[in-house]
Amino acid sequence: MTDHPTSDISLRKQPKQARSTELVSVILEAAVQVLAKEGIQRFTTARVAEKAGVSVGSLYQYFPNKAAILFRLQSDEWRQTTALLRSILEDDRRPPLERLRALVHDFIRSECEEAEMRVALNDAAPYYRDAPEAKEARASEDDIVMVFMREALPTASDATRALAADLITATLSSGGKNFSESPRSPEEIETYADAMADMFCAYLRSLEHD
Amino acid sequence: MTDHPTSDISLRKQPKQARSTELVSVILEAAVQVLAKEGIQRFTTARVAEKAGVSVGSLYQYFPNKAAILFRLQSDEWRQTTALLRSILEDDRRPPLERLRALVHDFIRSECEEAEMRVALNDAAPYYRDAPEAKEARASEDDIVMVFMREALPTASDATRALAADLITATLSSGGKNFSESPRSPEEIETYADAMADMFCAYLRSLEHD
Amino acid sequence: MTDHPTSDISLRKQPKQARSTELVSVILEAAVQVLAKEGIQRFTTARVAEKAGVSVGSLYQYFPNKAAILFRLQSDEWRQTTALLRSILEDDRRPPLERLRALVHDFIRSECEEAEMRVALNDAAPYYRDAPEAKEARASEDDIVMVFMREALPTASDATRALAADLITATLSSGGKNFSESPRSPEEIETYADAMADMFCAYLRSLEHD
Amino acid sequence: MTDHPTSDISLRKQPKQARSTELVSVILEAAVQVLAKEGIQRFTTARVAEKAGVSVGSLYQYFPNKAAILFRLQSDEWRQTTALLRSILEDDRRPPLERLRALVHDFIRSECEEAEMRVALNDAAPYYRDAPEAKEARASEDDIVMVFMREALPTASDATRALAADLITATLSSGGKNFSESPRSPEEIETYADAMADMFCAYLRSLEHD
DNA sequence: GATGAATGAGTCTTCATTCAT
DNA sequence: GATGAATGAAGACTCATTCAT
Repeated sequence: MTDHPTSDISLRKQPKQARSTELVSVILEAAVQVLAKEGIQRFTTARVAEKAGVSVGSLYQYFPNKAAILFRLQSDEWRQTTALLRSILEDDRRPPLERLRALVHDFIRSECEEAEMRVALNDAAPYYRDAPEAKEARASEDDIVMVFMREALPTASDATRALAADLITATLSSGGKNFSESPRSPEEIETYADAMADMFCAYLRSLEHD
Repeated sequence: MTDHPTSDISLRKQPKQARSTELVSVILEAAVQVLAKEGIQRFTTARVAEKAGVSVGSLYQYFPNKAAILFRLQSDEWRQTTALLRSILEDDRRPPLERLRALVHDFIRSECEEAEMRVALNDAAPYYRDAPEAKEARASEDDIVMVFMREALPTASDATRALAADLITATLSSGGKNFSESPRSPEEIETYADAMADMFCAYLRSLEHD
Repeated sequence: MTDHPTSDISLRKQPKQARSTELVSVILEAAVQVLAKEGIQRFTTARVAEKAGVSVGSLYQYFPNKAAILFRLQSDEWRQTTALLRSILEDDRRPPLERLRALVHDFIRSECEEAEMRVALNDAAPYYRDAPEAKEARASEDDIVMVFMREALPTASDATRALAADLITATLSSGGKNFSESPRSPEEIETYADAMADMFCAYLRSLEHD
Repeated sequence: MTDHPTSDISLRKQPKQARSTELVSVILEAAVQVLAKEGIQRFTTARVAEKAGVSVGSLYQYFPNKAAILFRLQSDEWRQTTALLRSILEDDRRPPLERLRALVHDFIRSECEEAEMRVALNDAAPYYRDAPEAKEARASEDDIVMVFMREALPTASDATRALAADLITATLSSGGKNFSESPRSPEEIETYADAMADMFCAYLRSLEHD
């Protein structure tokens, strides 16, 4: 694929005043609803503006283009995930593998909660994928996981740890996305999360034995 | 997501004559190229027809709409994957876990080979996702994997096997997709595939011990 | 002024078939009318299409964008002017200065005939000015005038001739444009054309005497 | 062109207070910069206000609309030209044709100095052309030139003088505009100005002989 | 008087699909 | 069966102008 020049995606106006911040929220909430209800194919700036009870003009006062709205939605999700990661993985009162299991459960559960929106947001990837902002966004996650890996795999090499971190992160995120694509009952969720956690634990234990 | 009225997606006419089959192939090959080179955003029927050296009219003679082309591309991929699955997992000359490892390698490798197209095809999901045909397509995969699981987990319950099958299938496919989104060197691919296979094997072994 | 990237402006489809050629004419005629009647500010692709009795889509089948239509209008004008130049200046049955006088008359007259359109077309310059096609278009005029100058100023140096050619060409074209901006009676036109011709003749004669 | 309802263009309030006058200047200077740097297509009230460090609201306090700003820019230019005309043509210490030559040089030179802005201002003509104020603005120029013509053509009829005045004024202004559209070196400027002056002088001399 | 957020009509352009030839 | 011209709804985005604070 050659290149799909994604125009800049950053916020247009720093919401200093309360009013601005509020408006940005209103727009983003409307965007979430439109995305969840209509899907990416019918996600238009006009619809978002209407749902938000704002004029298109106002929308463009705060977001330079459609891609920026979608990217903002996605990066808010990322931020949430990072917070979840941190709050669970850094809690050193519990043994590492227990933390990992807790994380898997929480993560899968939260993926399923807003499943429609996550799927739609994933569909929106072509809009923001090539933006440089998107690349940076995932960096901080890696650090948290690597710190955790040092605890979980104290005897393994850094290379092994990095690989395990990669694999688990990727599996968790893509597996969670994939699982949440179909509607799931709470029991299914717990069962699946347990299975995934089992898999991660078995893997990490096997790495320790080497 | 309430309703995305996905018009029917099935082939418009069974290509009985040789000419027809050939034309369908030409169109599909063109579609693959357009998708890989231009991405879903620039994937238009006009472009596909031009690349195929066919008129738009002809294109619509064989496919009822754009979604049908994309769906066909995807289901061809699925068919290939199923074939890969079968050829490797059913080969009872090798022990199960060795087969699984081989599968992971082959699968990840092939994902990376046509990475651009796979990514683009994934981007196209919104177009075909809601079609009923899409749901059916994956059924046969499950059977193959379940047969394999009976070999790999002879002592486990059927429920355990089904869950493991699900998890591994999902991880393989979504993890592979995710991994192939960035360009990868052959070494990276082997390393990653090994790690994933390690994870699967550790998991399956842990299930046997129960 | 930094740069106003004028997207390519060339025709989209070579009008091979009679139908195409006809449609292009219809669109161009409509464009002329819209331009003359509404001015550049209200010259929109939608209005042109409507006036032409065609859909916007059809319009875009033949012209890649709005600028291309305007450029085509302008270059047709240039072509006409070049033809006028050639037919008059190359006619060696008459003495040079008489030819020049005839040219001035014809040129000013024709400028005044479609004055509204010329003015509007001039207003459209920002749309096509930066296109490379626009630069080339004027080259052939220069050759014709230089050939004429060799006849009119047989004893002058090439540099002198080039300068005179430049000056006269520019004065004729910009002066004509300027003059035709106000509505003019036929008498006014003849008087003015005579004056301008007088000026050119006096100038050329003065150059000969050096 | 039937009707382009050009809203009135006059200043909204006579800037009695010093503050007002100053603000108007600031806005006009910003307007010049925006026009020169961005061209008419990107000349927006928002950009002008921002460059001026003023709110859009304030801008509209002093100018009733965008056209008024552009008109003001143009009429300031005209005022400058009139001043130049007066200062040179009325200087009776030099013979008429020498004055004319000096004028041509100064005029062409000044056209070229702010070429970008002049071109852009010319592009802006559609915005202010139809305003009645625009018609009046050029009257005073004519008087000055007619006075000069009486000196330069003492024996010619008034009609001849008027015609010559018209022709020379028009040629100077439109020829200058045309010439300054391309970037020019100082030498080119002097050469061209000399040629134009030569042409004018030859013309005026020829009228004297009649 | 000053501000600048809000408006929404208006513009260009694309593209899936049809249908006369 | 093949063609590809024609359609026109739909979408992203801009910008002159207003008006509440």
